[in-house]
Amino acid sequence: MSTAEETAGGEAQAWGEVTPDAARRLLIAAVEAFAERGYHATTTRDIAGRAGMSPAALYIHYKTKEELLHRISRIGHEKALEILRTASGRAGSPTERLADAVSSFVRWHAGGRTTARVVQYELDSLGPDARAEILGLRRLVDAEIRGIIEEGARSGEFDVIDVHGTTLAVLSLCIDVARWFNVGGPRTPEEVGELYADLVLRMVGAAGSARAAGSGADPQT
Amino acid sequence: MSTAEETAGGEAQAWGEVTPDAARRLLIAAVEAFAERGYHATTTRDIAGRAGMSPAALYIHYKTKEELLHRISRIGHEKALEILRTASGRAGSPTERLADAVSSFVRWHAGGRTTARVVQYELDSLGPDARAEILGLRRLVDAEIRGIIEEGARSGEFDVIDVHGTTLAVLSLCIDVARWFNVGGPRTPEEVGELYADLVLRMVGAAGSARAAGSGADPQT
DNA sequence: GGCCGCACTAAGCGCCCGCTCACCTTCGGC
DNA sequence: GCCGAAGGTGAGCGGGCGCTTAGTGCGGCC
Repeated sequence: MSTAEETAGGEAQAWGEVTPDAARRLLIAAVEAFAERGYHATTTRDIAGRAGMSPAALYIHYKTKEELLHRISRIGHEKALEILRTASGRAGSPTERLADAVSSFVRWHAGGRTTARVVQYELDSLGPDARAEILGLRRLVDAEIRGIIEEGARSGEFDVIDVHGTTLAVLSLCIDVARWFNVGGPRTPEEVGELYADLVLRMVGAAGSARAAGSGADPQT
Repeated sequence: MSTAEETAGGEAQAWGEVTPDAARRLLIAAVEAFAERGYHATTTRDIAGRAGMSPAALYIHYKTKEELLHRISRIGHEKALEILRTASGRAGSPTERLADAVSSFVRWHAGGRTTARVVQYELDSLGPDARAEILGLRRLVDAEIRGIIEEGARSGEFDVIDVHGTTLAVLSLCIDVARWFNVGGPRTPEEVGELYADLVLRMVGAAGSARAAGSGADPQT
């Protein structure tokens, strides 16, 4: 599927912060390989090969194969967190902000499925320390969604029986997109984002949740 | 986490159909190992060791390590399908049947998380032929849920804009339980099943979906 | 009671893994 | 024009992998 830059970075996924150019190419190659085959089934020779380098080149920029996964995981989680914080920090009602958060989070999982897959499903392949660090970031992600739901519940705009459980379900829905979404499939990331935002609003019992389909993305500002 | 029988078969998960006793022990050991570490990170020595046998014993009952995963996957998917068919084949309104299907499906994913994890997340480790076979079973699972939703939509009992998309989301929600559910956590499989059934009824716009919490399972007939 | 066959083991084969090391090329500074 | 650092390569190490094979203990059948 074409070059590394297009596949893994296609959706304007950053990776720009990874500074030596060769290190970035290796990292993007690793994201692709991990997403396709999984961390343990990917060899360092495969990663280096995809980046157009010899196996030994990898170890100039990264200490171990695990460090690659760790870096990918941290950058990915930070990006996810940033997306949610942008949505939840905007002005607007909990309903608007939850719809915005879910649709942009889903768009990220669908559009950058390659990255999202690694970020969401290869966590267990990290060692204890790295894993603990990433779990900390995940708690922040969780808190972001829970915050919006709590606010809506407090104001009476939402009707939720179990805030924690509902938060878990909303995140489940979003994250699982990375498992099934197919780039060649019938739906665009935008369509899935809109559909899922609507479904989530129904889950939290928001008032006018059965919105008309077909309009563009949700209005901003 | 005690013995193999308890961990992987704890929730009355069958495996009874796996006939030579040694073959069953190996299979259960494989389920545990695959669930903990993933297929590729699991060694045949680990599987045999958990079953209390020498590495070579595995190859008396299974041709390859992949055959183990294939068998687990097929039996697991058949069990999942059976659960959904039982629920959807019952008498009752689409609302009742959908709630029943989701709650029992979720209970299976939460309670038999070890098995469900392998079944739902190790699919890509299968070779093309075995993978295709299992994907056929997954389409049947999908059809079962979609059938109920379609019926409810046709009768006007549900209010869904996108039947396929909603089906996908319902399955997402259920399947993702296998990713996050923790046996030692604060929720029982039954509680999660009930919560998720309620959330799904909201997603499909079923009439009296905001049911009071605390009661037993949904009423039947 | 002798023998067959089956379930299982001890040992190990060939391969490929993550990773290393000695060496090479390129290039800016003076 | 020479020099050292940075970034890269080819060859290969120790080890663990999936899987095989020769041999062993043992229960069932005549």
